[in-house]
Parts: sequence; C-alpha cells; structure tokens
Amino acid sequence: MPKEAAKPRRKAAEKADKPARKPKKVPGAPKRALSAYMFFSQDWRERIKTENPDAGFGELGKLLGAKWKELDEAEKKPYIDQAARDKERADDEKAAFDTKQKNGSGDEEDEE
DNA sequence: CGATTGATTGTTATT
DNA sequence: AATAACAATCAATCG
Repeated sequence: MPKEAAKPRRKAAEKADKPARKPKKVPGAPKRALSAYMFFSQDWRERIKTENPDAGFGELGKLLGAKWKELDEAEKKPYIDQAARDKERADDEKAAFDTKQKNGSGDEEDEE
C-alpha cells in the first residue's frame, strides 16, 4: 500500500464568508497551466449538453466529474496530454516570469 | 528535505 | 462580471 500523504484536497464548497479567492498574489503571475479537466470539459461539454440539454450548471459539473472518473487512463490520456502540452506553455511563462524578476523591473512591453 | 497550501484553469446558467 | 460544484495541478513557500 502506497503511503498516503495527508492532503485533504477540499476547497470547493468552502464559501462560508470569504469574498471568493484572491485575484492574485504576486505581480506578473504567469498563471499556471490548465488541468486535464479543463480540456476534458471543452470536449465533453458538447456531449453533456447534447445528452443533457436540460442540464444546468450543477448537473453539468456533477455529471461531468462523474464521467471523468469513469474514463480510463487511456481515455483521460489525450486530455492529460493536452494538459501536459499546456503545462509546457505555462512553464515558459513561469520561466519568463522567473527570468524577468531576476533581471529586474526595467523595460516591459506593456505592463502598466 | 517534506508537506501543505494557495493560486489557477475551464464549463454552464443565473443574477 | 461574478459565483458556484466538479477535478487536477503543481509551483512556491514554510517548518
């Protein structure tokens, strides 16, 4: 049995009183990459809507997530692949962000 | 060095 | 424009 890391990833439905998550923390945030779910939704949202034209937001989310878990790794693979591809892109942004901050704030194209 | 957390991504319908 | 379940993620940061 693999060791489990105590990582109770639960953040959704945690809207007690917080004014939503913070807009951003660090200036020039290179934004992360999309997750496989993002690509999965882009492709599936059509089918979900096709098979569930009455499905609203709740149904979509729950139904989508349920399907996602149903898929096999091979099924998710293409989505993960896209996510991985985007990750490379995000990596570039991060690299640029890292380099830029290392360089110093001097000449920016259009950054305020 | 390890774990945790925080920030982020995209969908839709409603307001 | 913003929010809210759904899932991933993963990079930076703290101990």
